[in-house]
Amino acid sequence: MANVFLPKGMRDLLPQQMIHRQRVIGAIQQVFTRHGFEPLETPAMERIETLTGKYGDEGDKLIFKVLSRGEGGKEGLVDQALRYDLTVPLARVIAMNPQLSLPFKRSQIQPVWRADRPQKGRFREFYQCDVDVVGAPCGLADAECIAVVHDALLALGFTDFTIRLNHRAWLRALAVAVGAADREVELIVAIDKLDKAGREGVGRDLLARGFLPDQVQRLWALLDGASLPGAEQADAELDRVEALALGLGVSPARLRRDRSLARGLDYYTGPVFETVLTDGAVGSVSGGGRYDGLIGMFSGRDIPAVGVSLGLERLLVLMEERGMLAASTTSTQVWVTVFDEACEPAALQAVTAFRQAGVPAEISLTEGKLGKQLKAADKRGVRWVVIAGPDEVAAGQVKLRDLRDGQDLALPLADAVARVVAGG
RNA sequence: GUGGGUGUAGCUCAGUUGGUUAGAGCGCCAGGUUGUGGCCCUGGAGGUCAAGGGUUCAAUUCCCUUCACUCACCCCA
Repeated sequence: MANVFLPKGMRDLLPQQMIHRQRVIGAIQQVFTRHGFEPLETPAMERIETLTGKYGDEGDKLIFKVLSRGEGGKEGLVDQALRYDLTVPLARVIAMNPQLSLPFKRSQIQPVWRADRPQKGRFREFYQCDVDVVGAPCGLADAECIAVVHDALLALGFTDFTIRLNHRAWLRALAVAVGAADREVELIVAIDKLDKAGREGVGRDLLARGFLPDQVQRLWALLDGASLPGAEQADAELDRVEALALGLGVSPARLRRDRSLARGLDYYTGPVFETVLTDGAVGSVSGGGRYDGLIGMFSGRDIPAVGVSLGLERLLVLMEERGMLAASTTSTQVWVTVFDEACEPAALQAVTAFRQAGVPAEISLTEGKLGKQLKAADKRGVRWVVIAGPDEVAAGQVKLRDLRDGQDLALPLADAVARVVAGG
């Protein structure tokens, strides 16, 4: 074994994996484009002060910091960091580019980094696929984000998933009503675990944290639907977002109001959403929400915004586990063998003809027995093989073999190309 | 940051109650078949048994430490 290692939680993506990734990314990008989102890229690094203070205490700890100009190791000087998500960089871009006309819809598919401890479906370097709408108030923009996630998951072949929907203001009102306005985040984090721990576990946890039994009882009552003062607007907004999302084609069965959904990031202010697969367990595959205050932190002028992020790595882990990825791991459709040196010109002519016709084609790069060349094509998963030996050259033809069924056809090169273009 | 688990061939794993040449399947390479892939047969390459230290006549095996990987918690995509 080579005596070299990768940084923890980071991976090489070999061709076999890259082909799957590119297909999945392509499918997601296509849905983003279909919904009218325009592409954006931002640098891997941001200045540290751009990132800190946006994600909450837990999040800030996970920011991957970079030494000042790559130097200053002894002093531990840090003035830059790898981006933690794609939302904060977008907010920075908006603040720096007032010429962009609003509402601005952007998509962004790039890696982000977190100094987290890796586990299943969690890495230190991973791709997020984001869409955000900047400059539109709560309502249709939020519904669009939900619809995009819904449609993207369908495009990838997922059908059993639930988009959970809640409102940050509702949670804030809840904290006030329970008499814990100053401990909103703590309360939110606790009730977020209702799914796993149930009321018994969460109740015990809250009591251990110093909440009073009265407060816990009040909490259950409110979660059960007791009227919550100060939450009227939040509920009205959710009603509207939900109705609009359904209007955009989101399946009612896949959209669920869920008062225990919290979302830890500090910058959310309005509706928040998260997607979980109903039959899987790698955490959420998407998360997002409205963050009307974030851009103002950079520009001093509040601009409303809402966005959502799809977790590419988790989707890929699940798709692989479930055999949802296409079997083929090569894009090459035609493999041209080289019979011998005398026949090489015919092989060159053949591979060029396929390429010019837009068909991905390879030519054997190493000499060897014909059998070896066929075997190489087979291992690569290429469907078509072209053989141009002395007999074929003399007849002005090539032999085209379909490795799927082993059928040979001798025909002029142009006809072989036409046949492959037509899909056999 | 907290707590478990696992490190033997490229991969998945046997095995060694401490003993001389560490095994299998798959994969890889070559040949059987110098104009033909998959199936079959034959042969071959490939291991400091994660690293370092300790106990012992002897350690891949027992003990300690470190490292790596992994699962869960926290949090999150």
